Amino acid sequence: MTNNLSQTPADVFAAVAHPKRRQILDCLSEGDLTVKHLSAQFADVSRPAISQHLAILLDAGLVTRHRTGRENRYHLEAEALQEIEHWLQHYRQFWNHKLDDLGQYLQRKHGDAT
Amino acid sequence: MTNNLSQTPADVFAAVAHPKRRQILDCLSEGDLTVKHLSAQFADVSRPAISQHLAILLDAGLVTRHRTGRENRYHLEAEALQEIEHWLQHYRQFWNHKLDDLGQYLQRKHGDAT
DNA sequence: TTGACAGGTAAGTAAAAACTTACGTATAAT
DNA sequence: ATTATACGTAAGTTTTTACTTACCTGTCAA
Repeated sequence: MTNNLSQTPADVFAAVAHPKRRQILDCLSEGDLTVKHLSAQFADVSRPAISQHLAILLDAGLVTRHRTGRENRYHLEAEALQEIEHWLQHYRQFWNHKLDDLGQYLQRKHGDAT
Repeated sequence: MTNNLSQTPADVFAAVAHPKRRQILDCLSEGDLTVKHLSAQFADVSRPAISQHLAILLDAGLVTRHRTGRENRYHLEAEALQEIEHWLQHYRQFWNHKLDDLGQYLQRKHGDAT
């Protein structure tokens, strides 16, 4: 069940929920890395665990992998994060409103003019 | 353990990972709601389950609750989502770059001028 | 070829999540 | 007062997640 051939990508939100997977993405944002290199970053977890996290990120479309010889380089596919971006879009208005309110409040407080 | 008095808020990413909790947030984005009203939206899950989801959202700072009489109205605190917003910030450059590249490509392709 | 790497994956385990039902407590309505 | 409503929470169960070790295959290097 680690292999997702279905057209519907696994949940990006769930993929990103785990702190270690976010760390992996952070690492990959500085360049492609092999599993070896990645798991070297995480002393507290075994290599297979990293492989499994990568499989989840793969299913979510957040990374791709490219075999070169006996190595497997993982590459960040940041566009997949746009699903989250779009979801957030709906909520942005709320904190923007609050900022507006604050702005107005401050303007009213210290003498305004104009 | 459903009550988080610690200063560090529970993980917003984890809170938002569950589809049902995202649905709850969606509902609340249209106005404050009681547990009753909320759980009416989700026929497939019991009211206590909703209560528990709300507790998680509460711990993550994504909602607040206000008791009025015997009702408990839950209110969206969208600002908490800015943690995700900020995290995304680092990744936005990647898809922006790609868009730039595409732009340049298209410009080079169809005669350019200017 | 033989051996050392790189890394996926299976099988099993432990811990965490997501539910359920049952119950308790505070308010409101009769 | 008594009953009904709104809701949190405890306890127990099932499902899912995260991890481990063990193993297998493909590649490079001697």
